[in-house]
Amino acid sequence: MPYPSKTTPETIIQTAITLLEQHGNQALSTRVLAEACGIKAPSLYKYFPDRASLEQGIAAVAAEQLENNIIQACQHLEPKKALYQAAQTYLEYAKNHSELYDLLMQPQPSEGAQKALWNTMLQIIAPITKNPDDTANTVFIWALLHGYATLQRNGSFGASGASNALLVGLEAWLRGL
Amino acid sequence: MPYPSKTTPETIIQTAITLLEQHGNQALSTRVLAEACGIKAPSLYKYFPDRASLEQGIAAVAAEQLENNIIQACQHLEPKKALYQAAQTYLEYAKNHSELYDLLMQPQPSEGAQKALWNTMLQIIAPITKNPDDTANTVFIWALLHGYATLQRNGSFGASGASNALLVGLEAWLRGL
DNA sequence: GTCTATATGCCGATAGAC
DNA sequence: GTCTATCGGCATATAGAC
Repeated sequence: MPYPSKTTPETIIQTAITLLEQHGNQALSTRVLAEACGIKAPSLYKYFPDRASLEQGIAAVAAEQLENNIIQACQHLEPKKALYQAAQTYLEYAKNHSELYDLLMQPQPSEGAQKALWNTMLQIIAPITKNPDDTANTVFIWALLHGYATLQRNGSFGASGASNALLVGLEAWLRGL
Repeated sequence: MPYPSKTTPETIIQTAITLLEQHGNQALSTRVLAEACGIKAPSLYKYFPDRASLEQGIAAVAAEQLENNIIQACQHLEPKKALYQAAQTYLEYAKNHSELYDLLMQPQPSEGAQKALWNTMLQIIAPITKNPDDTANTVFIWALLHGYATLQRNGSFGASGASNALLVGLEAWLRGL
C-alpha cells in the first residue's frame, strides 16, 4: 500500500497477480485481495462488477506477458531455432508463473486471451512449414507444449527429469515434416 | 437408492462418478453425494476419512477405466497402428468423461493412478522405438495427448475442428524417428 | 470512493445419541 | 451404521451511510 494509494483496475490486477502466484487462484478471495490493496472487499466492486471480470483482466495480462516473452526471445532467429526458443520460453513461463498460467488456460477465460496465444504460435510455425495459416501443425505444437507444461507441473513424469524429451521429439517431428 | 440399499465404498464411488460427470467436481459436495447415496453427509465419513481419500478412490477407478480401454483397443495391433488406436481411445475417453479425466489429472491424485497411465503409454511406445524403457518418447506422446485433450475441451482451438491435426503430426513424428 | 453491516449461501468435518 | 445438531469457516455480493 504505497502512500499515493491510488486505486485503479490496473493496480488491483497487479496486486491480484502477486497474490495469485503465491497462493493460487482458489486462495484469492475478495477479502484478501482487498486487504492487500488497502481497501475493504466491497470497494472492489466499484472497479470490477464481479469476480469473473477480474479473472478476465488477469488472464489478459498473463497472455500479453507470455506473448511478449515469446516474440522477444525469437526475434531474428531462423525458423527452426525460433521454434526451439519459443518452446523453451513457453515452458519457462508456465513453470515460473504456474498459477497464472493455470488461470490463463482455464475453460472460460476471455476469448481474446487465448486467441492471442494462438496467433503467436501460428507465427512461429508458419515460417517452418511455409504455410501462412497452418492450423494442423499449430494445433500439434501448442498441444505438445501445453501438455508438457501441465504434466511437468503436476509431477506426472516422476522424479526423472524428462528434460530433453521435448527437444528430442521436436527434432524427430521436424525431420518428418 | 435401490431397495437393497447396501452402502459400500464402491457404491459411493460409483455414485460420485455419476454426479461428477454431470456437474463437475466442484459441485460434488458431501451433502449432495450423501443424498444421492440415500444417506446423510456425516455417514460418508464411516467409509472415507476425508474428501481427499474419496477423490483418490475416484481417480483410481478413472485410471483403471482409461487403462483398460486403451489396452483392449490395441490388442493384437502392430506397433504403429496401436499408437494411432491408443491416441484415439485416449482422446475419446478424455472427451466423453471430461470431468472424470480432469480429476484424474489433478496435481495431487493418488500417485498410483497416474503411474498406471504412464506404464500403459510406455507399453505402446516401446514396440515402436524398440526401447523397453523409452522415457523421452513416452513423455513426448503423453504430453501431446494430454495437451490436445485439454485444449480441445477448453475450446482453445476455435470452431474449426482441428480434428486431423494430431494424426498428421504423429505421422511426421514417426517418419522422423 | 470507501466504509460498516449484512444477506445468503456454501463447505468439510465432529460430537454424541440411537 | 445412521442419525440430528452443530461447529467454524469460507465465499460472492448488496444496501445504504458518510
